[in-house]
Amino acid sequence: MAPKKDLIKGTLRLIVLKLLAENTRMYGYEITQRVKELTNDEIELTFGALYPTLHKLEAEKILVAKTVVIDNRARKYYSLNKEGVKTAKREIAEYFTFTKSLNLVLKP
Amino acid sequence: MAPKKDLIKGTLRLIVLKLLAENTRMYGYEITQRVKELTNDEIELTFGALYPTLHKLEAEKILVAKTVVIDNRARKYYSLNKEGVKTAKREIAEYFTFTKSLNLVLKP
DNA sequence: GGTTATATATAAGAAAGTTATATATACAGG
DNA sequence: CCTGTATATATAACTTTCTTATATATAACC
Repeated sequence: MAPKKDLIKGTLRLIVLKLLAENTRMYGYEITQRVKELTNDEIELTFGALYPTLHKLEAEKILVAKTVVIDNRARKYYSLNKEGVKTAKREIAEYFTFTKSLNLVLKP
Repeated sequence: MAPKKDLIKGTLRLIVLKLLAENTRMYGYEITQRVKELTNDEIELTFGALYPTLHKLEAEKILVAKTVVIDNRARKYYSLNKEGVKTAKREIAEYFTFTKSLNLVLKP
C-alpha cells in the first residue's frame, strides 16, 4: 500500500502535539522521519502542512523555537511549554472521545 | 459533556456513506437524527455541512436523490448506487487503516 | 398565539490541508 | 568533478471542508 500523505484534517496538529509532549525538543525534519518510522511508512507528513502547523502553535504561545547550527546547517528546534503539554493531553483525549463516538456509527 | 458539533474534517463524508450503505434510502434530517441517536448525542451534524456533502456525492454520480411529499412537506430521499456502496466500503476501510497508523503515534 | 420539532437549502468566511517552488549543505558513487 | 540523494527550512497558490448565519415553510403541542 502506498504511504498515505493526505491526513484526515486536524490530525497533523495532534501528531505534532503528541511527539513534542513526549520529547523535550524536536526539529521539523525529525518529526516527519519519526512519524514515518513509527507508522511503518504509512504516514508521510508534508512540509507545506507541517511548518504552518508549528508556526501556528508558536503564535498560540504554547511552543517555542530555537535555531541551532549543526554541521553548517541551520536546525530549528521546537519545544512545548507547560501550557503546550497540557493542551496536548487535552486535545488527544478529545480525539479519542470523538473517535469512540464516530466508531459507533462506522463500526460494522 | 457538550455534544460535539465540530467533526474531524473528512469524517462527515464517511458517516453519510456508511449510513446510506446500510439503509436503502434516508433523508437529510433523518441522517442527523440517526447520528445523534447512535452516538448518544455526542455527534450533531450541521445542515450547512451535510447538504453540501450530499450534493457532492450526487455530483460524483454515486448518490441519487428523489423528492417525495409527505404530510405536505417535501422530503428528499438519498440513495447510494452500486458504485456508491463500493466507495463507502473502500473509504471506510481506508479510514480504519489510517487510524490504526495514527494510533501508533498517538497511543500512550 | 408562540415555541418546538420537522424539513431543505445557500452564502460568507475560516481552517487546514495539498502541490509546487525556492534555497542550501553534506555525502556517496561513478 | 559531477550528479543524485539525504538533510534541512520555508512560503505561495490553491482546494476542500468545515462553521455560522440566514432563509423558508409546515405540523404539533401547550
